[in-house]
Amino acid sequence: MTGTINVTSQFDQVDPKVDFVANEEAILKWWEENDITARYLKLNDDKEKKFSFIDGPITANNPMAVHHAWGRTYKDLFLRFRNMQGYRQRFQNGFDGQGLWIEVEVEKEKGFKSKRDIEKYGIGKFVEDCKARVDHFAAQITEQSKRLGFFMDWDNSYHTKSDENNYTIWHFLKTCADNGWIYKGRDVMPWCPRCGTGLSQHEIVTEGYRDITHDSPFLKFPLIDAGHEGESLLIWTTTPWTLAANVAAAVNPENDYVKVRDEGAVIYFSKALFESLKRDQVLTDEAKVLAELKGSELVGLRYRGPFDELEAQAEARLQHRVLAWDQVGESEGTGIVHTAPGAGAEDFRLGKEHGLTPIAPLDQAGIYLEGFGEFTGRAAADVNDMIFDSLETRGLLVKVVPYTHRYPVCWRCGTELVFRLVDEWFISMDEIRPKMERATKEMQWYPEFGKARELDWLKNMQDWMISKKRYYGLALPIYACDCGHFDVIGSLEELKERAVDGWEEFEASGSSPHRPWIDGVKIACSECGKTVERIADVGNAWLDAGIVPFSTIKYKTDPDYWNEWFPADWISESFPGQFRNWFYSLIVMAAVLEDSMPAKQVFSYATMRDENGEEMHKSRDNAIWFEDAADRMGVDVMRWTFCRHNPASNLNFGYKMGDQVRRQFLIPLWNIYSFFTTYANLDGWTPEDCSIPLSYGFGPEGEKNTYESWTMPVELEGFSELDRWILSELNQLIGRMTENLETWQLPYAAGSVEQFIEDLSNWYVRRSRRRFWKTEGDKDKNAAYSTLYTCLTTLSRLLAPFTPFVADIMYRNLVAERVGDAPDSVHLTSWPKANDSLIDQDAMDRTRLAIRLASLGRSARAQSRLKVRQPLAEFVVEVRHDWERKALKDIEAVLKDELNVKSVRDAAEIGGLLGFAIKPNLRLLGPKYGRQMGEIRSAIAAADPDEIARASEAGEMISVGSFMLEPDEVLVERVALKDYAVATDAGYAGAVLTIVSDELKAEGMAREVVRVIQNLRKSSGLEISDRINLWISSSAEIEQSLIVHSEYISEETLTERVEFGAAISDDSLASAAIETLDLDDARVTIILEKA
RNA sequence: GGGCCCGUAGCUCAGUUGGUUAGAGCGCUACUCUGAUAAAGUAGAGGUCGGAUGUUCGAGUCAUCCCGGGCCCA
Repeated sequence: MTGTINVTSQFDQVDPKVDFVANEEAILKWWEENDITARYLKLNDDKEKKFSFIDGPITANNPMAVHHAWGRTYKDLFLRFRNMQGYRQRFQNGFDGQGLWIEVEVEKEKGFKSKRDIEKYGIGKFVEDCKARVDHFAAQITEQSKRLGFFMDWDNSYHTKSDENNYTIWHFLKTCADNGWIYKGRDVMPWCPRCGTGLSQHEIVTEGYRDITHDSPFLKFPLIDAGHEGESLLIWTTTPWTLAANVAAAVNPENDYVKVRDEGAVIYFSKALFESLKRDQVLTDEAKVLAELKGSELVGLRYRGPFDELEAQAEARLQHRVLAWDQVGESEGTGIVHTAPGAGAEDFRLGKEHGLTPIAPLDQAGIYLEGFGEFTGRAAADVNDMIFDSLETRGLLVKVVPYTHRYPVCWRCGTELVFRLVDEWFISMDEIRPKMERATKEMQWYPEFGKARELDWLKNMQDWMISKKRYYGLALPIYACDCGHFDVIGSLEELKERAVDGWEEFEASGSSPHRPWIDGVKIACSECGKTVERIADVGNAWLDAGIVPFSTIKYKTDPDYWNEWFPADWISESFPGQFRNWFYSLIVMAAVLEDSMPAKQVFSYATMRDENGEEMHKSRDNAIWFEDAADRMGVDVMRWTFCRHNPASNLNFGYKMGDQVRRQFLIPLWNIYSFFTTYANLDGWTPEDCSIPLSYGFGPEGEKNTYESWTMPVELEGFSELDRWILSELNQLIGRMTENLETWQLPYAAGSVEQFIEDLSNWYVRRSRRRFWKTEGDKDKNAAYSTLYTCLTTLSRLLAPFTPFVADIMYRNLVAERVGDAPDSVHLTSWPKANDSLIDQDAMDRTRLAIRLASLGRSARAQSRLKVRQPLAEFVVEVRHDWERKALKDIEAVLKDELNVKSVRDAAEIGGLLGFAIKPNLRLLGPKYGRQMGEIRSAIAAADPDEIARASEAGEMISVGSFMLEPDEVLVERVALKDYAVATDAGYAGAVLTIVSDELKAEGMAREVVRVIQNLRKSSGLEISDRINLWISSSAEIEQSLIVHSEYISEETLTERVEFGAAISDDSLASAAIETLDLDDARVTIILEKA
């Protein structure tokens, strides 16, 4: 505590016209000056219980956008809540800053086009630039996070690019290697020719596809077996560049195929596709089926490939034949699949089964290698026309059709991927998978379906490709020797021990495990002793993020500390993507290193869209930068918008929504606060006068504080039904919020505050206003102040985790600067605990009923067109339960006042509010009875409507006069009783008697006059406490009515002297305000002056 | 083809072990109230709770199937 708390008796005046953004900036500055964040972080250092949160690192590659603010609001909110509950925490933020996404941005900055540009520039300089970019944006995100009100240990953020993080991954990889789970795989992988690297399954499954139209040729593979001269297979492909690597063709042996003659050629293809090929004009209308056959009959036939003359085809051209493959479909193409085992993933697998030679046509930049004739040296993406021409010349091309399909692209740079046969490093998942499944089941997921999703992904995942042929990232500690053996190094120390060359240079460079410095260190192969270099690859970026539950909490250096904080109690990230990324890598690493779950509870949330439900994209210009939103809508508004939303569904976010939240939540809250301070200051009321003992700090665990153990005085000491009601609601709210936050049910927590503020504003304050206005300072008034003060100060604490700015502004004015021993900031207070003795279910039920009936009463009045100012004789209500009938007595006074009626009656006393009106159904009765209709009409009018209604509804014949009518020959309507205006809702009804007596009318007139005078006072700029004199001039009749109520008028308007009908001097007129009021046909003139 | 989620007012969505006659906000119009009012209140409508069958005294809620949309994966 600072010890310089400025305790003054008056609250600061609260301007009802508030600039929330300016307030936020001011309080940020105050937090800074008073070290509030640091004091908040240390708040529970002395406490036993702890809450372990491990931050999923934010990518430090760009400034924050509003969707980052969404996720960070959740983190801040729940950490604040736990802090207020007295849990010790670490508050460590994390930055993700290694990998291809950083490289791509730096390449863009520098204008690089390919890997060659990077190597020319220098890998060392390039990597330094990448690191610098990360540091730059980490600093910017830190500042922006502070603006969001995110209280973290900002000087202690971790970086995935740190040595600690990278070396801990080494340890993980070494552990995998010790278990025999690391292997080098040769496979056809999706490959980005621009980035020059392969992509893992994780990177490609969703974001990695785009609808693209390709020129797709239909062509012929001529058969060469005896008896098939002049016949061909009809082939279709969407990737023409792979034709040069063709080795085989595949058919489904189970499917039906046809042999067709078309324009002299004889071709084979799938029977099911005959019509669609005609439609696409691949076949002419002349095409004629010669024979039908099973796919199995084609298997084994040999053919001549389209580019057999190429050198690269030397081995393969002898292998060209038709294979059986059950994956071949018959919904598109020709039902015969071109197979290039060196240029397609499935092709590779099929080729392997059949012992085919894979032909790998492309280098790492997507350029044809030697041996491909005229294609050599050209990019795969550029050879289509050459291929089509070549096929055409040789009479093999049938038709080229544009074809649109989902085609994989590089998720970072958008380049169309190719498939390359490459060597990559993998972690074999088979033995890890069961551990991961066990951990996933043990973890608690919010929303719950997260668990099923993660398990689904685990079931389908393949081995994890961890290598990347790039520059800036984890240096994979794999040393592969020509002898076939490879060593994996598990730590810096081990590397030093094993190094046979280059260690000194590496150490001198700072021993950062990054390229190019690490590349100079060589070791001796543990198998053959030969000197071995590190493989050139860097690691997959999700290794970097997945290791943080180990690297950030001293796994290798302080096991006790690590044990204390692992596994995390809670982690939180958005779910699109993270099931196969961060959550996945966390689970892998915890499973491998400790056979444990990484975190006990996983909280996740959906995707942010723009206000129209469109995905946010920088390119589409509908993304919102965080700073713009903070300046324009304010952070509290933004945070409340996030908090009230159901995290499991997508959030359509924008400024309109912000305006709505401000109007419906923040301004009403501010208005209550402003109301309170205004009147408390007028009355000189201070927290010392508060008769409810409040407690803000942390007491001993398990002991009740003064507030919790307070009981409502038996003599009530001025506490009214309203006070007891709102205090009951308040304490119920505390309990609900605590429970909902502990179970991550944010929308319920936020929704219950909104309901409370609505109740407080539109019922408690509205109903209590007169208690604050009156001049005498009695127990009733003090109870009202004490109650409202308790509500506001408690609200400020309940809202502190949600809207930290406005909460602290309220708290500081109401508490910190007025109460000697209270914490300086709401963020240093404890989470409120409920006083259960104040929860009074009956009072809440009664008030709910009063609110509902008052609403019905206003509705009824609206229908009657009688203003609330006009007193009415009675309000009649129909309720549904016995207890409600009994409760009417208790809420009678409230309803009388609220609705301005003289009495409240139970509808049972007058036999119900609604009667039946019976009308003849003319459409049916007319034709049937003709001229007897007149008689029927009068018979119906004379009959008992209730009885007819009952009979009609029961489907019985209805007897009226001498007629027997069918049940549907009458129309039954429900109507209000005569002289009542009725409103109904959910089985409740309320009605006002619309007969206005002369006395009531006179009273209404008096109130009308009071209203005009009040408006006049306000528009004349009078203070609330100024006294006035009045002249009222009107017809004699109205004057008589008003004179009866002159005392009431004077009291309400602080009038010292009132004169009726007096002539008014010009002198008076000059200093007075004047207003006329039209009542019915008469006119009233009112003149006012300050007394 | 499999897994998961969703389908409630024109739009966005609540509806927390099945329980009266299903709600809110936005938008439109009108009215009311106002010495906290950049407010608030009331009304007007507007719904086959995607459809069908079943379980049950009772289904928006549970089960099964179907239709439509989304996500994830083959």
